[in-house]
Amino acid sequence: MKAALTAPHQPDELQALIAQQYSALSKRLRQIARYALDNPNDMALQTIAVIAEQAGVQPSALIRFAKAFGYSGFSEMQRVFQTKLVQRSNSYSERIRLYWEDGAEPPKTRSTEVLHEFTSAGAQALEQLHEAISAVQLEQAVELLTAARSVSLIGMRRSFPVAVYFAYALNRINCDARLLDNTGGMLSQQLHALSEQDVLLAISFQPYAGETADVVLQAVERNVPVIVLTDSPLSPIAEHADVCFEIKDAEVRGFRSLAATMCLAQALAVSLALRVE
Amino acid sequence: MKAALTAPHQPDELQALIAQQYSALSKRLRQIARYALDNPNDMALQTIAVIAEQAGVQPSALIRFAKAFGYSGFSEMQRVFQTKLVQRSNSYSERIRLYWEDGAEPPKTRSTEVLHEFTSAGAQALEQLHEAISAVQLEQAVELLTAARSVSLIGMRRSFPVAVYFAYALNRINCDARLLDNTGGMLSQQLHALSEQDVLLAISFQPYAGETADVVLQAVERNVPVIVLTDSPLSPIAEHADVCFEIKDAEVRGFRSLAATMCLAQALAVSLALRVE
DNA sequence: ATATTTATGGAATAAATATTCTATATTTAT
DNA sequence: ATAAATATAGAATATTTATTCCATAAATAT
Repeated sequence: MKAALTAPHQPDELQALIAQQYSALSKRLRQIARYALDNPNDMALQTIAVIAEQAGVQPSALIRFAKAFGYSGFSEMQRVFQTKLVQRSNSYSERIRLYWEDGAEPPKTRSTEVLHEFTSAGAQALEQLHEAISAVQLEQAVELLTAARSVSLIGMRRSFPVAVYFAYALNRINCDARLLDNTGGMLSQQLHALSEQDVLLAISFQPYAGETADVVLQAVERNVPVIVLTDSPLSPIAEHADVCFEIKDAEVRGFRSLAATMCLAQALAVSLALRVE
Repeated sequence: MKAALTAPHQPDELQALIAQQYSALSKRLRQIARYALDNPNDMALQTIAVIAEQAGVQPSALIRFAKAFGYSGFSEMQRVFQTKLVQRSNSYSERIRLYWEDGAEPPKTRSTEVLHEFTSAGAQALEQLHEAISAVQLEQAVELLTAARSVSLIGMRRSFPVAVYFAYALNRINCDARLLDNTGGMLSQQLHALSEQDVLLAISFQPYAGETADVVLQAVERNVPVIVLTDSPLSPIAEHADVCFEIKDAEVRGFRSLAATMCLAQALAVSLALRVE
């Protein structure tokens, strides 16, 4: 058989190509094609020897198979199967790595390309947010917020715009939201007024601001319920949270996006509004 | 450090154990713990050498890490990370299957539904942003910003968080950004200092805030270049802009998302940084 | 301050894994 | 039916990848 000129880098394309070429393949290669379509996970994760055994063929047949579809060898094809596993998932690094390897021009300077990087990374972060956040967490958070007399918000630096937006959104739905912005150094006074009947909503990402952690600690001491938006279970404020949302926002060129975080803020506010009404 | 007696076979257990043991680990091992929790996909798919490189440690450290958690070596631990990927992809396809069969996914609460609406609307808005913004506009805006001595930012209510974020991002790239937040009613004084060598960046969406329009008018009178982020060419500030970005952000349940606007802000800031450097 | 324990980096080694190669089998064309 | 072309199995080899080991560095206890 002659080698196909194509060598898809997208799992879906490869899958389609295998199905399409199926009848043109030799007996052994058809056997492999069937196995590959039925067990894409094994194709992604197992060694050539294991796959060969399970599919009932020789290892070399798998290499012939890969070459028939235009790859340099089995390993190259396997990477495509791996992306399938990753695509629904949360690591940008793998995707970015493949993106560059796919022959896309390296560092881009033109603004449209920067914009494109941000929009696609943002879209992906949103997609992953939707999968990562559990209904239980959301319900708990909304529950706490519903019961709260007032909601205090804290977020420093990059997290500050999120806190600002949160305050705006909560106020819009007639919720008593207080932004702890430390204007005039009144932070400790504002804190002092917090009680068990209130809620503290803290937002903090790497590099975690010390002030935010301090505020959370003080709130915990005073038995104030705490909702946390952060990026890792290792975050200094995660352990003290009553409800902790772990958000993996996209990072592009050293700038971490806020798309997912803002989106969650919005969803929380609207959920609260629906609950209260 | 002594080896933990445990050696979880379930990804979730492993993740929890890593987070729990974190503070008891040595410096290098903590570094790896962090990387592992942040990039579980890489842990599942990459070779020891690649992971070591990305995490900034020696390959042998990864093996010590695996052994510290009771595994015989790195490979054994990696299999647990791989399980996670497989489980994930199974549950995803399972959900899809159920979706088509039942017409709806089972575990849907009001909040998850709302979240879903926001994530998908946001993703769509990002996609459309990428198509709607022209290279010319971006270049012009970056041009103006590059030339500017300082950048003043104004945005009210819903636009305020964007202005706040913009100010943060611009400051991070060593650009002199001034947020016109009208603290202490000093807005007119701040305005007075604006000259032709500066830039005003105004953000305004329906219902357009009067203050923003006023500020833009005063800036125009004084020949200050103006960049505008708004939602319609009919916006009261659009006509006075030197560069006007028209952003159609998603609206869900009466709440307009900020995903696209924030994304553009970020892209502008990074483009500026690249240009300046 | 000094000794003792523990952790680390990096080269050396072992193990595994992929790939190539060739004699043999199978298919296809005449 | 025979020759030519193509595909296959399986061993041999090359390559990649994981692991071990030890000298050195850092931390901890004395």
